[in-house]
Amino acid sequence: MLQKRIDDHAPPTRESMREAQEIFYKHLKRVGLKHTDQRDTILGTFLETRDHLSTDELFRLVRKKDSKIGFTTVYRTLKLLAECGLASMVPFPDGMTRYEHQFNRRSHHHMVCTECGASVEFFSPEVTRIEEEIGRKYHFDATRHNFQIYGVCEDCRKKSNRRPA
Amino acid sequence: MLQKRIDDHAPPTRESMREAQEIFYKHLKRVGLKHTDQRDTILGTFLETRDHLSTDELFRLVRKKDSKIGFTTVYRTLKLLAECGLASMVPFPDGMTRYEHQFNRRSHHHMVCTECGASVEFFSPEVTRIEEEIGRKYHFDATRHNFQIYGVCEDCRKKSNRRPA
DNA sequence: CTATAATTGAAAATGAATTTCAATTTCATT
DNA sequence: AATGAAATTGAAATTCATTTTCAATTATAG
Repeated sequence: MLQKRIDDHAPPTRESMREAQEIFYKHLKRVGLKHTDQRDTILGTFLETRDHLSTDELFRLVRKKDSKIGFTTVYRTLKLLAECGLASMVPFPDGMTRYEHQFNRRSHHHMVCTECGASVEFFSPEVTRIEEEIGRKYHFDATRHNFQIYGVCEDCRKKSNRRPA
Repeated sequence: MLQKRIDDHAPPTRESMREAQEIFYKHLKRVGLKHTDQRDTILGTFLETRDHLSTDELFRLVRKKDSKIGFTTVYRTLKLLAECGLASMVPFPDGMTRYEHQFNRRSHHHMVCTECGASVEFFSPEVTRIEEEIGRKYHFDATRHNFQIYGVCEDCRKKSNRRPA
């Protein structure tokens, strides 16, 4: 469904990878969980991605590195990553929950074409400011936000000209 | 899950109800569908709601008015309402798709507590302006947006003080 | 090394969303 | 008002992502 993506997502440096690992394993310690190879592999694979991944999509990538890792483990690890803020859920209009990594990533947002599913990533510092403001106003400890704009992209508008009004 | 809601949603006037019906039935005509009592009842029930409703929640309300209307019909009608812009999907963190009506409703947004699910509705004209701007920039015909801020509400912050850091 | 507790992953369960299909209803045309 | 083609309805079945279960395995503190 996703056809094109415009963003400015840089691949992770070895440095930032280590940092992310540290965050993850501190989180595991904190909640009394253990360090495993599977979790390492899954975190590494996840950080290398650029796209918004469903659990299944990440599972397929992970399997390339270690075919013995099961879907369930990927699923559970993704939840752990979300818990410690390294990943966040993005609700997609196709009804599938996808995750993206949030580490070393400035706040960003998506414009999604409701016809073809193409998504464009954009950045608006104002939105982050609004998050803070609204949080203050309602006494919420605001941690994150979703902002998606839906519309019809240029290509799809052109295509739908065949269909008369 | 939803415990409290703060908004300023006025009940629909007879006038606006009629207008919404007109929009709906024009849409049906356009795509070659028919006018039925069930669809009338479902639209009416939907417009009277204040909350974000899952299909099942709306189904329960509809059933009070006409116990013979089935879940499937509510489900399908809700899709039709979304098609013609009278309803829109709001993805909730509990993974359930909910709908809210968009008719005569100024653009609004939600702040959701990730602990208790409480939601506060807020307005930010800036967000609408951003939608327009971004649409122009990427040549999208922007039709709507979702904006949710997630965080922890005051009550839940107090409660979680029992749990030491 | 041992004991304890967490992890793993295949399989089963769950549950919302969607489709199927036979009976019923709508509505444009007589 | 009657006709018939096409859409609608709703119960049941299906689909499919997500989540849970559980027995075997593995990590780690002592």
